[in-house]
Amino acid sequence: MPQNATETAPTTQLNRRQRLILAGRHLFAEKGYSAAGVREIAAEAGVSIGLIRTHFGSKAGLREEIDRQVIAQIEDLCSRASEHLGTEALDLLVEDAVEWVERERDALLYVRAALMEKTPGSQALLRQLLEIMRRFVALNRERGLLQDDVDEEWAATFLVIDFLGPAVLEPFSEEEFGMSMYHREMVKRRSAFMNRVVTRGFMKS
Amino acid sequence: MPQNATETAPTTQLNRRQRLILAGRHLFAEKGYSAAGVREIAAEAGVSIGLIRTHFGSKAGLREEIDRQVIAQIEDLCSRASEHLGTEALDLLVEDAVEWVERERDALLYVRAALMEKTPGSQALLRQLLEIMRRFVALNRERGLLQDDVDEEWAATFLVIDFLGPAVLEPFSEEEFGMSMYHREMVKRRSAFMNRVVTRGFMKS
DNA sequence: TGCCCCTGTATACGATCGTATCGTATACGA
DNA sequence: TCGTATACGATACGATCGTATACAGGGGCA
Repeated sequence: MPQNATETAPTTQLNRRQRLILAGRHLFAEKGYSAAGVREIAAEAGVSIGLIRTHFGSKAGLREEIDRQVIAQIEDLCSRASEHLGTEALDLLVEDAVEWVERERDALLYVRAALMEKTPGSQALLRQLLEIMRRFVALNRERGLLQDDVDEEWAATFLVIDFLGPAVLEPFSEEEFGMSMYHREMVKRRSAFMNRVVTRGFMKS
Repeated sequence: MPQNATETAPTTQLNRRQRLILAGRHLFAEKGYSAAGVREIAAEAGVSIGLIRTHFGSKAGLREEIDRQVIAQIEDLCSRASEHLGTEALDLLVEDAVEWVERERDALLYVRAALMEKTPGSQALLRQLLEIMRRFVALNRERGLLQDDVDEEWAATFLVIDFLGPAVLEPFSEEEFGMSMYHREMVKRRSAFMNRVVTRGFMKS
């Protein structure tokens, strides 16, 4: 039977499994894969160590499952923006990304941490981001929204870097900028700046 | 007496110490701080484990020394570009960065790895990059090379992200782009694209 | 009722971690 | 030439790592 979705989840299988995933995602994101131990993960999830083996086979299996879920979230995140064009689509992407980060901060920090270790999962994650940005650039070119003679492959890479950049800086953001990279005010300024850059640049030639 | 600076260094203290630093930098960069073991580092350096304690007190002490050396290299790297203005300075920075990466590839990958873990060293590293870019932006504003109403803080952050971006993608670059991010051809295309972006953008408004 | 998966916990195991200790070799000043 | 400080390696130690095993409750079905 389905249980209600309260936070203090009881003892059903799905809940414990999902709690392990969330705890693993949190600790992998915070300390890195190697530094996060299975006992620590199990403790944070409030279950015993053996469950990791039961559900995921091993610590690596847990990571693979986390990778799958996070990749699905990214796909989801970009779905709305991918139906639009030009800077409007970028605005939508930023908007959805902010909402996503506020809702699932650990997922973002997990993406960040995953990219630091070259695993099949992280490779898939990056490839997905690249594909999304390539499609975006191609679509804009077709609609005549790209300037002439643009290196499209680098434009897509540029967008990926720009998407990941704030995530990379996020752990240092509080000290360096006084607030999170995903704070509303920060996002607004950054969004304005990036819109300006992609359409006009910021330096005189 | 000073010994000659041949590669196959003998048994003097400085050489072994420096070999440990290089081995640590390499393995920390490749596997991350936690995953790289002291035995592995000592083996790669060709010395015994105890030397890490002798010279650096602990594994963490070794990392701190590596941080210091890498930060000094970054400072050095940016010194030439910081004497110039506009896109010319950016070109110089790219040029010097490429030369540096070819000469000290491990150092770049170490920067990348260091930023993934929030340590005093990585914080200092990021702060240094930010300061360099802030000075660059301010200098260009004073000389009238900035467009009007530019958010200078975000411009500096943008430049940092853009500096770090290729390093973040580097481990995936061979698979995704067929060559290193710091391959001459890659650098040339990227440099051209970025010069265009900062002066004109790439999308129509 | 008896059997059996399934989910789950507790605990044991071998390996490896970073660090500490100790013996020896070497270099240098008196 | 001796004395001492330092450089260095071999090895031991306690902790913790990820994984494997043994066993307990609890529905579903014959």
